[in-house]
Amino acid sequence: MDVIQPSLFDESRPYIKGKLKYEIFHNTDNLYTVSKIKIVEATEDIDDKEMTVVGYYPSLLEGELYTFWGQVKEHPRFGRQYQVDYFRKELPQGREGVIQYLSSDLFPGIGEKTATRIVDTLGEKAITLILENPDVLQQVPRLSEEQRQLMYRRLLEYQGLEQIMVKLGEYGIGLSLSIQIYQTYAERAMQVLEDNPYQLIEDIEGIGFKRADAIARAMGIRYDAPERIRAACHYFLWEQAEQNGHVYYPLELVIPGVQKWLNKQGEMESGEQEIDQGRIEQQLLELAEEGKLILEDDRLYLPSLFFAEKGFAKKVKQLVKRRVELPVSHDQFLRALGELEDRLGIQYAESQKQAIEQALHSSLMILTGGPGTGKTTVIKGIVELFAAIYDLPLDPNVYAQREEPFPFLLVAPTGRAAKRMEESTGLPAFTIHRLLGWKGGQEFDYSEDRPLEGKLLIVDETSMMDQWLANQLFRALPDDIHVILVGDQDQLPSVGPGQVLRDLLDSGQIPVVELKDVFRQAQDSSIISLAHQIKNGRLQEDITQPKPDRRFFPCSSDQVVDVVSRVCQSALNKGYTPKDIQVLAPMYRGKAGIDALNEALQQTFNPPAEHKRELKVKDHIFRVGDKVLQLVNNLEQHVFNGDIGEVTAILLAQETKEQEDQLVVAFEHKEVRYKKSELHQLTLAYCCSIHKSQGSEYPIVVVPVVKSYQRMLRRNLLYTAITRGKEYLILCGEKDAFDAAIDREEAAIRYTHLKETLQEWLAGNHS
DNA sequence: GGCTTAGA
Repeated sequence: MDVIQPSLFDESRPYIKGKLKYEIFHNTDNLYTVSKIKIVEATEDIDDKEMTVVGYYPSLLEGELYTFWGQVKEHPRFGRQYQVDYFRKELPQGREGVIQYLSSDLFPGIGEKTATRIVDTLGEKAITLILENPDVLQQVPRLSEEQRQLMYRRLLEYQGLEQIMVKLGEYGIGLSLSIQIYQTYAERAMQVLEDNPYQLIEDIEGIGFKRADAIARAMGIRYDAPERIRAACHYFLWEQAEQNGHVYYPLELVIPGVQKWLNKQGEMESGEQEIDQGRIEQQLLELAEEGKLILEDDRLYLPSLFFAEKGFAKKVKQLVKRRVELPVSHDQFLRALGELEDRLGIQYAESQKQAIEQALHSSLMILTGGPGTGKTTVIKGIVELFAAIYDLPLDPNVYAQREEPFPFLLVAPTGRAAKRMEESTGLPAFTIHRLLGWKGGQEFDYSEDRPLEGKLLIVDETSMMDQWLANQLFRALPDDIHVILVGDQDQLPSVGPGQVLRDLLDSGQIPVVELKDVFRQAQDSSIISLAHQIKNGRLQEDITQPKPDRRFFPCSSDQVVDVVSRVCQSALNKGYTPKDIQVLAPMYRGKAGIDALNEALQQTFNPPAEHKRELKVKDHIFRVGDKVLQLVNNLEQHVFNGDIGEVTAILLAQETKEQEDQLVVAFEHKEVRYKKSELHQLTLAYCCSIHKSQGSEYPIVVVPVVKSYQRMLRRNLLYTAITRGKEYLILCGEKDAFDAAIDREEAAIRYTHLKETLQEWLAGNHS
């Protein structure tokens, strides 16, 4: 068996070997599994007798021996456990072990006598020998053909990985992919593959139609096999949704698109014919009939997106149809608003007052407006007045004491935007996922079966909410809730399919308040005028010309890191603090990517010094004084995705009671310690993604725009980035790239039917 | 290729 690459299971890596006692938890969707293991052998730092083993692996066989590679983790609730990277099943050891194994229930029809005979004939290495060449079983006396076959088949199944790897190798599947396949299907891997190799597309990330097709063809699947055509249809739609944001795709465009995929030149074997459009259409219609795709008129949907669009529209209709009786008169409202203004020491503009009043009157309303028009201020006003009018305290502690749910639900699609909302309202705000209690896969705690409790829901940065998530949120809403959607359709669209905010606005069926007056920047700000030009897709000036509040530094991709660093240095020299300056880029990877920029900017903002401690993690360094961003929610420590803090101390292993290097970060209201093993939760925050920045604003923003960002460059990306700047905007990069970004409009071609559905269901006035 | 993300 020297076919197996030994590098896969590097014996020098920490491992534990043990027998499965029982399974504690197993999620069939994503294979998140928790099991109890009786340890037989382990690397030196582990002397436990038993261990809880956690990770993504299939259900294992009780009583069988496995080796797990990974590391020990401390779970705040469940204590010490082993986090698995990968695992393999061990062959039974010793004469007795092998006999016991072969005579177990796993091999029906093989009893102890037969098992003993096998081991007597083939020796202790019987299993390996059989797996290498099943013909050796013929040497064993009185073993029927049937028993021999069963033996070999079962062994293949149970001793999975090695064998599967060899087989997969024959189909041109490499090592890392083989592991993924094995981790997903375990012993069933070969079975799944033989039944339908295209199943890999759905189950394994990183396998698309092309890879699965190559495997399928290597396995001898015919060029015109129905499953090949069906897989192409399904995956074509999926890709349109995933990559281009389409909720449906027109049937007449699906057919030629799929045909192109199927008829790749040079891949046809002799005697095989091109697949014509008729055959594709036939398979599409069959898929639609079986409910695997949905065809409405000439619109072809993936079922999940069809139901998301319709379900969302239905709930919107319900909300819009509901009448709201405000318990106070217009005069009483104005009085309450006046009191609020006094209390906050602010003065609402007329348009803002109207927005607040309209919001209180609506069961569903959209609040929209460009950057700096005061949407945030209005959100605060809506919450405060809603509380005043319905006599609801705004202090979460009051509800906690009464064991009642907090009636104000504030959410946003990104952690950073939720954080901003929390800061501006002084109330708890969450990501949509967190509010809904995400459970992994496509499951949430809350749905129509268990609705959220609340009186007022405000969604900020709604433009980034995709169709599927919008439906998940809306289906979980109680009937009597007020919903305010806040957003700017010219900013970033959702990563996922759909253009929910735009469709809602365009439908004309939902009350909208648009804020137009700009308060943030001075009216004559050249940032705002540039933003308008970008929004309209026409640049009317030479952007390379300096303005009092704006500069453009030409440079290439290779120079971006250098130029950005120098720009930041000169801002620092002028007296701005690191907090005032934010660099924004669209993507992480590459020479001009966020990661590279952060690394360089660390030198500028927080250079090494003798007294400053550093902690090296993998290939980057954290240093005392660094500005850092929390990337995931950490409920135990009460820090959340989007929180920004500063490294205040680094403790060496010998100084801590856990004997592990630690990093201390000061967030706004608390200090958090990170063990070295937890540092993946943090990243440097000198430069952050434009997506994350939506909703935030900074005195100075520095935005590199170069051709290497091409994939991401879009009009609304640029618009979002530059409108983050309050006082000063620095662009650097290639003018061509800048122009190209403006020319590339995103949402023009997202196929969605939400607008029309709403118009049909609501305008027709049939209730 | 940008976003979200807990589980016994």
